Amino acid sequence: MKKRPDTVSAKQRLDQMLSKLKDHDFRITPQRLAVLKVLAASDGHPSVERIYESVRAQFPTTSLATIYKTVALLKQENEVLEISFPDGSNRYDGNKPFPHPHLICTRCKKIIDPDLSSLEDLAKEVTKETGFQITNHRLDFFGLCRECQ
Amino acid sequence: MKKRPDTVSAKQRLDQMLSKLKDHDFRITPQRLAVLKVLAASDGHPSVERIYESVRAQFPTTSLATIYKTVALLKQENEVLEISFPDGSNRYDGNKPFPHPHLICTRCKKIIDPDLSSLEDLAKEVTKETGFQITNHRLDFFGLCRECQ
DNA sequence: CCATAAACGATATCAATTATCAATAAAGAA
DNA sequence: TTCTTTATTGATAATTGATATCGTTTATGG
Repeated sequence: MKKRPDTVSAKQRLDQMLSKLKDHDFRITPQRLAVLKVLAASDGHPSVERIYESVRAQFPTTSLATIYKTVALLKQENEVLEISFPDGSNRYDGNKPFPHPHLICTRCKKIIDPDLSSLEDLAKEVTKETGFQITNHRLDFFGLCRECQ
Repeated sequence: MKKRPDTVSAKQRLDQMLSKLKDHDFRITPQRLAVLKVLAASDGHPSVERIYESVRAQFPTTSLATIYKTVALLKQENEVLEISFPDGSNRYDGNKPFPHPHLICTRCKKIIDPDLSSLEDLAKEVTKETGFQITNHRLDFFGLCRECQ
């Protein structure tokens, strides 16, 4: 079984995203490029609002709608993972745009990615038990990080 | 290790909810009772809209706001589990108001509760690895049920 | 049956997201 | 390089699920 590397460099991720968009005949605009850079570089699971601020630092006339549209495009192209919460605060992961577990501190809102060896086994267990054909999953743990305890 | 029974009868659940509300000095109104009954009885993870329809069948003047308020109260009292989705369609589980995995058919929107023996191990693995103090979790599998494949 | 405060119902408000559309600009062709 | 086409942008309106407001109603204990 070949293992996909969990993380690549920001530069590599940016190139991956650019290739995907170019291959699918989407135009590379300065605003889009700025959004891609934020998502490729950041490991902090930024919100749309957070991306908006970063992009505006470089292109002050950028509209919030453009951020939403670009994120939606990346989501559609499977180049970003959307992590949504009940309180309506969506966060995005452009580094690892595939399902993976999250560990969320309910106090400082930090989100980290733990390594969980036994997760694949769970999916298999479910398939065997129910006959479902599983294509996707989401696993979040909530609690207090070491610093906030 | 004592195991909490996963499911109880609708009657039992209704009584549990009623006791909790009475003990905490909340009033039992006909509208609230109707909402409790829907949540205690249904195993289909109903939406607010769905609860609204059921309650209105019996009390046609009931307001949607009342459903929201009652559900929020039950959530606060840990008597209902909220399952929220990116598209804004929240669903509720009054039978098992504690974290448990869900298996969601992306086509017919059915939600079922699989038995997963190895889930507790995962939480322990995370705690050991990261030092997080885990209080809560959410695990959803998405895919196609046997009928929809 | 009364008094009181909780809960109700109708509706206004809110916040996040999506839709609209005229103006702009990316990208390939000439 | 300039031209042409059409996707994309930016400003803003519309939408939607949920929450807040507030006068009226009613559950509950005395």
